[in-house]
Amino acid sequence: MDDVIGLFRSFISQKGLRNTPEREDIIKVIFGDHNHFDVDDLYLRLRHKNSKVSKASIYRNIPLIMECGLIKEVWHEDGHMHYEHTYGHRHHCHLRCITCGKVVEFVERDLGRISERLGSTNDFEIINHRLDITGYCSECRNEKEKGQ
Amino acid sequence: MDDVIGLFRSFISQKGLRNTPEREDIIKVIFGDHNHFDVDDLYLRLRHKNSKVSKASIYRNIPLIMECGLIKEVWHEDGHMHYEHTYGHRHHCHLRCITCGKVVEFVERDLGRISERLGSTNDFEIINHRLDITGYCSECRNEKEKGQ
DNA sequence: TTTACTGCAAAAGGTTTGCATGGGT
DNA sequence: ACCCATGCAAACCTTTTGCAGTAAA
Repeated sequence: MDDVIGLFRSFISQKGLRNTPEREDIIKVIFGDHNHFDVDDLYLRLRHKNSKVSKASIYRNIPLIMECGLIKEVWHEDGHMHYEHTYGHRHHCHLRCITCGKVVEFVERDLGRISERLGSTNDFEIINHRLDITGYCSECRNEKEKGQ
Repeated sequence: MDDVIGLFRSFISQKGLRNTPEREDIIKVIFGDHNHFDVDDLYLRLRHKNSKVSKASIYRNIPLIMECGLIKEVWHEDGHMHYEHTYGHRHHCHLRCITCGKVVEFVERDLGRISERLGSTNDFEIINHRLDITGYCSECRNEKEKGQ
């Protein structure tokens, strides 16, 4: 945890910006566990910890935390963006259940190669790739069959 | 074009719903070219053709057209969803420029296998996979370097 | 002392919904 | 005749922004 805070503090200083308790609170909440999150999650967890950072501040800081390479956007669902840690996690992709939202993460070695190849073929500098596979998990499939 | 209209008409009838001129106009505009689109595109193109279908109707019909298997969501960008044809296009993925939005489509044979394998490993019934690769195209890279 | 950061409230932009009217079947 | 579909406008939700006060450097 201290390492993430340190990284972000350096990043902020280096950009000539200011380290504030609100920024530290946000980082602490984000890296308090290893799960995917969204803005509302963060807001509620902050209030739980009696930190009353506003949503505006969360929204204003997320781009900085992304730029710092600590988190990234993963998917847009239910009308809002979802994020996950980049720091401390090797690059991975997601298999998601359409019904219950269950997420299975997986590392797919070949994908890096595929995107590099596509990058050079099309003269793109590749920044990111995102493979998002959706379907029905076994439990939801059972539910569906029962329902019919 | 007639085939898509026919498919959608049957789909609508089969569901006990009603075929209306508005629905036909929407299908015609969507399949008037082969490009990606968003709701605003459709709305403007409809008004250009002097069809005054409301946005509400577009929003209400898109889920049906998706359910019919003619289109699907591809990515969320600039605050709104973007769609593309499913009908008449083999499954493909996208390489997109972060700066100018240029899109290169590609068919990646191995991906189907990868997602099937992941599906059986995790006992998921796979419905879709979406590989979205982002980066900077050569033109935007040149612009960036000039700017520095 | 300077000026970035914060909270608040309002605004903005996409999408959904309630309602009365119109039109498929 | 039934009731689904439409247009309109309002509502809703997420995200952004203007502003005045606060605090990091």
